[in-house]
This record gives sequence, C-alpha cells and structure tokens, in this order.
Amino acid sequence: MPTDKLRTALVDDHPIVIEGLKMLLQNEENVKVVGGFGNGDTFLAYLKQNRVDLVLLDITLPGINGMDLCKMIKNESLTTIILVLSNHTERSIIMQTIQNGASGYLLKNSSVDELRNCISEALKGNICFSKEVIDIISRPSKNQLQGRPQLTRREKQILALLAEGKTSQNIADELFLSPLTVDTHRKNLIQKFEVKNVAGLIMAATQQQLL
Amino acid sequence: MPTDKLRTALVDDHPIVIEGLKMLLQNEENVKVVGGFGNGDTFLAYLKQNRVDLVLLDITLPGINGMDLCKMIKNESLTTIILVLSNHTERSIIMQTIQNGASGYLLKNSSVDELRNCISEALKGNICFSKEVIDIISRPSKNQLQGRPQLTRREKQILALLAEGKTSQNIADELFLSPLTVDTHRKNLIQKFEVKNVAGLIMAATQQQLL
DNA sequence: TATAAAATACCTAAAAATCAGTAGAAAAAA
DNA sequence: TTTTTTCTACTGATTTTTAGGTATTTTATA
Repeated sequence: MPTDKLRTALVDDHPIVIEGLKMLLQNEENVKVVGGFGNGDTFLAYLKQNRVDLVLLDITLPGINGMDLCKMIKNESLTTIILVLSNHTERSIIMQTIQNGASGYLLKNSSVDELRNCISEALKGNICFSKEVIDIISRPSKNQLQGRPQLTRREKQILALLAEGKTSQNIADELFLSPLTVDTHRKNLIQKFEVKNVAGLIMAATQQQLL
Repeated sequence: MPTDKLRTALVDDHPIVIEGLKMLLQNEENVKVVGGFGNGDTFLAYLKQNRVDLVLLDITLPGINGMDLCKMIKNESLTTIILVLSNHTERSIIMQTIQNGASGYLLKNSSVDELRNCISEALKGNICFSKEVIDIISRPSKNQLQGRPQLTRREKQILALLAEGKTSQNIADELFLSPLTVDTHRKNLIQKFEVKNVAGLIMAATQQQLL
C-alpha cells in the first residue's frame, strides 16, 4: 500500500460531474484528485507524462468511448486502476469494460459509500460493482429470455462449421454426408432461428451464446 | 442474516473433491454441508424438496453442465447463492456463469481463505472472484490480441447490416447505393478479416466484439 | 412395440454471393 | 496542396445459397 495519497484522475464530459466528484473526494484522506478531463485524448496525453493511480471514467465521451479508453489506459499504464462510473445499464457494456481492464463499474447514482468501498476493493486487486450493477449482471438478458431454439446434435455441429465459413460442400466432405443433407440442416437452422440467411443465423446464435 | 448455519450443497463429479470440501467446510462455524451431488439432475431434484442457501458448483459435470445448471438453480430457487469452483480458465466460461446467476468464480487451487472470503462477499450480495480469476478476466483475450482489422465507417455500417441478415440489394436500398458498391465493401470486409464468406465474417467480428 | 423425432437425401428454379479484376470521384491526411 | 485513403461503381464468370417442397431410414422415447 502506498503511503502517498492516490493520484486520481476524473474523465467525464460533464464539468458538473467532474466538480461534484472533486467535492466528494476532497474529504477522502487517501485520495488526491490530480485532474479532470473532458475526453479520452487529453487524459491519455496526461497519463503519458504523469503517474495516475486511479481513474474514474465515464462511458459516454466525445471521441474515444470509455470502453476503448480502458484498454488504452491499461496499455499505457498497467498499474492505473480504472473504475467506471456511468449511467449505462446494458450488461454488454458493463462486461466489456471489465474485459478491457476496468476494476469496477458503478452507476452514477451510487452512494459515496459504494464508491469508497469500490475504490478500496479495487486497490486490493478485486473487481467491484455497485448493487444495481450486480442486479443487471445477474438478471437474465433479453436475448436469453426470448425462447432459444432447441437444436439437435447434428444441427449444432453444422452450425459450428457454418460459423467457420465452410460451405455446404465443405461440411458434407467433412461429415461424410451429401451436400443436400447439409443444405437441409442449414435450412432448418435458418427456420428455427427465424432469420433470413446464414449471416443472421451466426449473429443470432452468438447472441444466444450457442457458438 | 440467518442465525442458522448456511445450508450448503456441493456439486462435483469427483467424490474426492466433495469429500475434501466437506472436510474443509467442517471447521466453518456458519456452514453446514447438507449434501454432495455428482451431477446436476440429482441436485436439482434435492433442491425442489429442500432449502439450500449456498451451492459450490463445478463446471464439468456429466449431463447438464455447470453453466446451464446455474440458470436452472436460480430458476428453482432465486435465493440460493451459487459459487463456481472449477478448473476452467477460459474467460467466456467465467463470464457466462456470472451472467447465469453465479455470485462468484474460484479456481480449484484457491486457498481456503479465498473461498471463505468469497462466501462472505456473496452473502452480502457481491460478486467475488479468486485472484487468478481476476487476472484472467482482466487479461486481454486471444481474440482481442490478434491484430484486429481496421474498418472504415462505411465498412462498419455495412458489417452491421450484413449481421442483420440483409442482402446486398437490401443494404443498397437502405443506404442509397448501388448493390455493386455494397458488394465491393462486402468483399473488402471478407478480405480484411481473412475469412471466406459472410458467415465467417460475422463470427470473426463478434469474437472481436465489433458487433 | 408403436410413435415421434432426427437424420438422411433428393428436385427445381431463382436469388444471392464470391472471385478477380479495374477505375474515377470524394474526402481526409500529410 | 499533394498524397493517400475511402467511397463509389462497374464487368463477367462461377459458385453457393435460399425457397419451395417430398420422402425414406434411423434413432429415441413413451
């Protein structure tokens, strides 16, 4: 644990949010706000020249978005801890920020306590979410709710091969089937997923995590 | 917080693991192991008849796999807290267990301390990972590492429409372009992603989270 | 063992996609 | 203001997919 205060940066395109966070963090004894930035580029430029221990990040930003920014920050400075503070409630966004290196995700209406708690958890190397975010993550997604088609073994197999970009002929050769049979399975898949072609099929299947 | 001990179930197809966990948890004052199960079906049957507060789950199971089992458990008993204890180190698997309702994911070589800590975090409603798992989550995935193609604005736009299952003609109509132009973009996309057709394209693009 | 579900295979014809190029205009970057 | 990139559009030939179906054989399941 560093004896110094945490050199903390705020990245948000709303000056009011920046000011508000500054006020809130003022009282934290182990935090020192070293800057507020309205977009990713100016922050990255700062990061190249200065040490930053902690950054509170918004997702919606002019130019580079917060998700991509996470990756770039980690690329520049692996030790900088990222907490995302956003209003986005889509699970995919939350997941991706974490995959891109963030140590936590809070909604902007989180309490100061939650923020404080997440900072301390993140410092310990943990990943931390605010309560509402945990609800979002745990709640089944729309894609999963909408009845997913029941696939047979063969269909799953052929679906996987289609996803690899193989033609009916390729697949037929591989599975020792007639290409016409493969066509039939392909047709049934397209029907089951209620899509128009293989492109839509692959898309629907990945969304339902069948690939 | 319940004054009773946590009614805890273990689901793993290795009897040795079950026994080991029983031994470890024996000393925990707030935990009472109510059963060990070798597969998902027998556990679900038990869950229908008995209250279970906590379940430690393996991913690799005969029959229903652990990821799907998470959903079924939550479906049956929303209050049952699920911790996954597995050897799988693929990020997609970790992510999906969480999306399916698990409150934490630990590798089997985790320390008892970590397990104890995760249990208490999970009880508080938090999501908790063991150290190695956090590393896996934060580490950029293979898919993301391998040079992702640089797409132009038009290409991204057409890629998205292709993913919806639209034909070149559809897209051309929508964007007021010649279908031949759309064909060119499509061709360039296929080249950039080094795939053979649109199916492979959609697959590659989703893997690199471009869709 | 009936019965249902899955897997196999075929037909015809139209629609769409892919390959392998070229090339001018517009926009963005140096 | 060059230079480069992106966007646009085309030719022509070939391959593949898609949309209607039908129909027999296996394999599970009741």
